Parts: sequence; C-alpha cells; structure tokens
Amino acid sequence: MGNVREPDAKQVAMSGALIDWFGHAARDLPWRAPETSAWGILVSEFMSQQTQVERVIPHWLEWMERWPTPSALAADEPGEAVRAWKRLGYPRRALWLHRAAVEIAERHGDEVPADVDALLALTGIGPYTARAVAVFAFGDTHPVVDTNTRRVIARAVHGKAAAGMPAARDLDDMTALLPGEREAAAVFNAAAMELGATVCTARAPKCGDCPIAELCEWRGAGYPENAPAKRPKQASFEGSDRQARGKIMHLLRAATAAVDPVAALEAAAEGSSGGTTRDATQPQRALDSLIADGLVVEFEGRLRLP
DNA sequence: AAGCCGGGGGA
DNA sequence: TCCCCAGGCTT
Repeated sequence: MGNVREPDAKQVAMSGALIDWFGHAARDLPWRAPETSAWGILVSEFMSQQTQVERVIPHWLEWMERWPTPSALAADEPGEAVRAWKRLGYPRRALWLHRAAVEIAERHGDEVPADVDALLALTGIGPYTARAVAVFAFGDTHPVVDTNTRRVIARAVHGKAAAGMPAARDLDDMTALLPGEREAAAVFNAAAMELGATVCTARAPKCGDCPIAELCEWRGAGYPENAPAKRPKQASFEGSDRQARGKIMHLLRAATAAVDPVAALEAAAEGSSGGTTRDATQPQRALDSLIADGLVVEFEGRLRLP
C-alpha cells in the first residue's frame, strides 16, 4: 500500500461532486436501509456478483425474511439455498453462500467478521466482496473496486473509453480518490459504483446527467475510442454446457423428490433437436460437472439437491 | 493468465 | 445477434 498521500484539488472536487450527487440520485436499494445487518450486506454482495442489482432485489427480500442470520441459513440444507436462488444464475454462489454461513456460525460466533482478511478466508468471497462488506457493513475505509468503478476511473481519470484488465493499479487509483474521512470514504465508494451502474455505463453513457462531466478526462479528450477492454469472449449461451447445466438445475429445483438420472439427461438435451448437430456427450458432461461442483448429489441411484 | 460458470436486460 | 452485469474459483 505504501504512502498515503493527500488527494489533490481535482481529486477532492471529483469525490465531492460524486458524494453530493449520490445524496439525491442513489437508487432505493433495500439493503441500503440503515438498519440492514452485516449479514444482509453480505447476502446482497453474493447475489450481485455478475448480476444486475435490480434483479437481485426480490431474491434478497425473500432470503432475508427466511434466513435473517448466518446460523439460520446454516441450519438448513445447502439444497434449500440452491432452490431459493431460483434463476439468479451461477448457482454455485448459493452453495458458497451457504458454506460461508456455516463458517461464520462456527468460527465467528454467528457474526460476520469486519476484517478484510477474515472475510477473504470465507468461501465465495474475493477481493471485491471482502472490501464491499468491510466498507458498506462496517464503514471501514478501504477502496472498493468493481467493474463500475474501474470504468469510471478509466474514463474520468485516465481519459480512456474502457478499463483494461483488472490489476493492482486499480486499488491504487481508487485509493487516490478516497476521502480521508471515514463516512465520506464509504459514501464515495458507493457513489462511484452507482455512477458506473446508472450514468457512466459501458454501452451508452448518459454524460448529460453526469455530475463530474466537467472534470472528466475522457470527455475533455473528445471521447476517444480506445481499444475496448479485452474481456474474454464468452461463448454463445445457446447450446452451451452452461445452458445444459441450467436445465438440469431447473428440473431439480422444481422436483419434490429425487429424480431419475435419465430424466435429468433428457432435460439437459431439451431443445437440442433443432437441426444442427450437437455434442451427444453434453448432457452427461453437464451432469458430471454439477456433481463435481456439489450442486447435485447421487442418492440411491437418483439425483437430488445437496 | 486464461477458462469456466447462468440468465436476463438493453442496444 | 452481441455485450454486459456490485466476481470468484480452478487450472
């Protein structure tokens, strides 16, 4: 981390403008209510990984009603967490959230730890989520770097259209903008994320609504079209293994009893008879990978959630 | 460093 | 159609 230096005048102007803007423009997300527990913050962060927050809201409300504490979730079967996850995507997150709840209940006295390193040690929590919980649940003064803040900094500070690959530099960039005062630092982290999510968007930024347009280097340079972020090209979802896995999970979530493996393989192949040749081994491969992930369990020759 | 992992919203 | 989304884990 090295020496912490005082933000310069432009950095102060930028963070100040973002904090002021956030005061009136922030979305009314339920976990932003002041009485939300650290557990509630942690759940919201798990659900929001690679998922737009608007889609998370109903799942979060239902989840917190049913499992208001880590120990409440830990007392239920992991499969119940996977079932309640519904179609949020990446169901491994539900499994990992359940594991994290067990770890918190067993190792931390049912209290979400406030320390970044302790958070990082929990299942499913990485650099982003650990700092997000430390900052948004406990008011700590770490830089929170997600896909939104990386894009905002790339544009406003570096004058580039898009962020490069994630790097250690991202944390330093965010730290340079972070106000020294504790409460302001937490609000600034949320404000930078909010700007990236609602105004400084990847596809069609609303620069007319931007509170830091006058300070933005990208705007000042005339919106140069730099090389786009080298994000790994995601394979088409249609016909993918991921889609096949999703179909099996959909069947198992809806099932009230363990299902015949043949039915699961048929579900995985559903819709694949559309003319183009498809990998005949895909259904079995999808099922095997789900079992390897612990999302599906073999039980007396049938399949069920864990 | 690269690949993999869901599903939906928006252009 | 393609790109993107409050990422993290495995190899």
